[in-house]
Amino acid sequence: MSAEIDLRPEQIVAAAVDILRESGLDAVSMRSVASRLGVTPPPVYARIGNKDALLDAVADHFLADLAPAVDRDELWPDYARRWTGQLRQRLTEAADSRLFLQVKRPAYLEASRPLLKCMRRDGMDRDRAVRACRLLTWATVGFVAMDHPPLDAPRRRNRLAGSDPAGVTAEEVDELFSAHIDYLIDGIQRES
Amino acid sequence: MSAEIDLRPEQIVAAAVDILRESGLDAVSMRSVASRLGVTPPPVYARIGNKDALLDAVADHFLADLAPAVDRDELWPDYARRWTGQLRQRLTEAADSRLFLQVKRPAYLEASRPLLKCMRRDGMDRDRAVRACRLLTWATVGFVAMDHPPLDAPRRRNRLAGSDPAGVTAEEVDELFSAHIDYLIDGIQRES
DNA sequence: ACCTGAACACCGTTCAAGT
DNA sequence: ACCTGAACACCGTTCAAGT
Repeated sequence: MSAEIDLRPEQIVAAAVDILRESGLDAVSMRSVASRLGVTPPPVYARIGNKDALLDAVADHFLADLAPAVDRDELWPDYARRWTGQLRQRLTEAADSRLFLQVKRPAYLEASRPLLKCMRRDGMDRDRAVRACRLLTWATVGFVAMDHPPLDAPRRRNRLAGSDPAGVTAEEVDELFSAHIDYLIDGIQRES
Repeated sequence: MSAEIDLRPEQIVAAAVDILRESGLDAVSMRSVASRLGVTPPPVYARIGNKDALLDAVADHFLADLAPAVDRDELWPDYARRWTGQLRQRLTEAADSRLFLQVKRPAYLEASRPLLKCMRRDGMDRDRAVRACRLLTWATVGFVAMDHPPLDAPRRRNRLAGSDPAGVTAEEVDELFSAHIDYLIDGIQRES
């Protein structure tokens, strides 16, 4: 009689995501994930490899199917605003910058492909489009990293919901992000 | 006979910085720092508090005396380019984004005061200047965080010196940073 | 073949015991 | 008063042992 358990990699990632949502990234350990699945660590290692690989998979989970569809008569600047907004939302959901700074660059590259295609369609040459995507992606990830420092779960301070100790309100942050992206788009357009 | 040891907080921070430079942020532990100072952990706790406080102090170390002097007839856009360049250099020295994303915002606010003053001197109104500083600071920190992900020391991959696996060379990164900052400066100027 | 239990070498942090 | 040694509750990871 085999004691084998139906333990697919997606279930492991899902368990990690659940723990992340409930208790923060610091609560995600090989042991806590295994335990949530009713298993000891070795079976998890057999499926996922190690903790880095698990966190990569969790990050990929948040970036999956990120890009919205391009509207037929939508120019790239408008699409870029929607795309970066979407990326920002996904990263914000992950709620811990350590997770998505550690994600390998190829994942962002993959996610930015529709944006690149939209720029090419509007006549931007390949090098410029690649550079523009890089600029917008880095700016968005960097911005969210700054906006959601990794001091949430472990060192919970006086972070009252809605009021920020540093004196920056959520509206100001939204406005800052929009302005940031608009300035970049303006600059990219002006160079073409 | 007292076994008391001359152990000042600055020495503790210096030891942590040394370990960070030599072996990366993951090698900085309360135990490794204590051990380098020839001491057990409790005396370190007595001086510094805990690990978060130690890392805050290490981050402050890298941001200390950051702002270059403002030249007499230098307009704020030029100074902003120098200031963000300096900030980028300091953050790059720290070499691990986890360190400076975790630094409390007041440290950046302090560092940006000369930039704010320079903008005010050039006639920008207070709200605009505060917003512009925030934009430039966040963009710089975010950019460096993206450029130096925390996968250096622990998970050392095939990161050949000079050649980047993601296909972005150091020159391209420099150019990307300059362009990013220039676009922001242009945008800020255009709104005034 | 695949899981469990236990181990190894680490953490951050605290505390009784020594001097 | 202040340091040491040891402990507690965790890590990531591996491996012999069981079934």
